Amino acid sequence: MEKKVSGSVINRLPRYYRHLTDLCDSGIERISSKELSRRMGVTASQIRQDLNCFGGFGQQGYGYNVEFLRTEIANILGLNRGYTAVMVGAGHMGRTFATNTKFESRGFKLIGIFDSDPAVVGTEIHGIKVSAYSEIGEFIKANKPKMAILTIPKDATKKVAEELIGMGITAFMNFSYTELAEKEGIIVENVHLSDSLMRLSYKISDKDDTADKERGVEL
Amino acid sequence: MEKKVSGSVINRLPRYYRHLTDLCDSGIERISSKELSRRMGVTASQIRQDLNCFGGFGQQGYGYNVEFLRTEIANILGLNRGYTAVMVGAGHMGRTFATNTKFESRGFKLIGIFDSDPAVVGTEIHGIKVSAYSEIGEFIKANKPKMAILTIPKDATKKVAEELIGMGITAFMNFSYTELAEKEGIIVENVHLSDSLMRLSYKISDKDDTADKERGVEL
DNA sequence: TAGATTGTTAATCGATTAACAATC
DNA sequence: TAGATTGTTAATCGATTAACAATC
Repeated sequence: MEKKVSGSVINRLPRYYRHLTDLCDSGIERISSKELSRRMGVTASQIRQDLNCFGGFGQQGYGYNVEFLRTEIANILGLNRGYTAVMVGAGHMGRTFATNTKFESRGFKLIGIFDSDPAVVGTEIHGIKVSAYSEIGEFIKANKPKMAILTIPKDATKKVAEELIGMGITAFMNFSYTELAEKEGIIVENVHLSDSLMRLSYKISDKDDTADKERGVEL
Repeated sequence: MEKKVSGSVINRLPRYYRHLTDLCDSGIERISSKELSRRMGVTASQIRQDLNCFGGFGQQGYGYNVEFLRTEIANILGLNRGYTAVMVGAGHMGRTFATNTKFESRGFKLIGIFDSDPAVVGTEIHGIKVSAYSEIGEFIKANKPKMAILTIPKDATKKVAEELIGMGITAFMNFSYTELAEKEGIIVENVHLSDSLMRLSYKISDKDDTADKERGVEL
C-alpha cells in the first residue's frame, strides 16, 4: 500500500523531465541534486524528496545518471504508453495545438479531429482529415481513445463532454474558459490562458504598488 | 507593512473572478462563502481566508454581494489598469492567442504585433498590422508597453527576451517550451501546454495502474 | 430579537528544508 | 581509503481547516 504522491510533486515532474531532456541534449551524463537544484532554482532537498517518491534513482557519491533518470521520469509520467486522443473543435485553437504539439513525445497519439462546422469538415490538419462531429461515436467505439482535447467554445463544452463521457472517454484536456466539473473517475486538465494573463496582471500591479509605496506615494 | 500574499492565494484569484462573473451573469446578487464553496469544490474557510488577505468584503449574516466582490477582485488583479502589451511572433500560436483572447477584460491592451518573417509582416491579426521585429525598439520607446507575449520558437526566446528587457519590458508571457530565467524585477508567466499534456498522461497512467492493482494484476 | 454568516484566531495538516548516517 | 552525494529521518515552515466571538 504505497502512499499517494502529492499533487505538488506531480506538478513538478514535467519540469524535471524538461530539464533532464535539455541536459541529455547538451551531452551531460551525470548530475548531482545540488547542481540540478542550482540550474532549476529549487532546493536539492526537494529534488531528492520528489524523486524518492518513486524510487532511488541515484547513487551515493556519484549523483544521477541523466539519461537513466530521464527515462525513469518518462516511465513515471507514462509517456511511453501510447495513449490515444481525439480532438473536438478544428478552429484556430485546435489547429494551432494539433500542429504545434509534439503529442508523441508527451504521451499521446492524436488519432482523430472532429468538428460540427461543415466548412472545416474534410480539411486536413497536421496530416489528419477533420471528420464530422456526428461520426465521433462510431469512431470512439472502433478506436477506443483514452482522452479528448476540447478546443470548442465555452457554451458547447459541457454538453460535448457529457456526450463523450457517455461514449467512454475518461480524460479531458479542456481549452475553453469554463470548468468541467470533475466527476468520479473522470480526469480533467483545464488550460485557462485567461487566468495566466490575470495572474500576470496581478503581479505587475503588485510590483507597481510596491514601487509606488517605496517612493512614498499614498495608495 | 502588510504581509505578502502567498502564491497559492494569488493562483486562486482568477478562479474566484471567473465564478463570480458566472454568478453575475446568472443574475445572482448575493452569495455566502458556504454556497460558493459548494459550487467551487473548496472549503468555505479557504474562501474567507483568501478574501481576507485583501480586506473584508462581506457582511455578517448576509454573505457577499456578488457584483461588489467581483469588482473588488478585478481591482486586486489590476484588470482595470489598462496595461499595454506587445506580441512577438505572428505564427499559428500568436494568431490564435491574439484572436481568441479577450485581452481588455483580462487587464491588458494588445497594441502591437511583431515578427521577423517578411512573409507575415504587413498582414493583419485581429485588427493589428504585423510589423517587422526590427522596428520593435522604436515602438517600445514610443509606447512603453509593460508586457510582451512571446509566441516564438524555443531557440529564439532567450535572445528576444534579453533584447526586450534591454528596451524596458519587465513582464513576459512565454509560450515557448523553455524557461525564462527569472531575473531581478522581471515577471514571467510560462505557458507550457506540453506540461499539461504530461500531467494528464501521469494521471491516466496512475489511474490505470490502480485499476490493474485492484484486479490483482502484477505490475 | 433570533438566525445567519462573516472575520479572525487557534489547531491541524502537509509540504519544504535541514541534517546526517549510509554507501558508492 | 577519503570525498562526495544519496536516501531518509527529523525539524521547520506555511497553508488549510476548524472553531467561534463579533455583528449584521
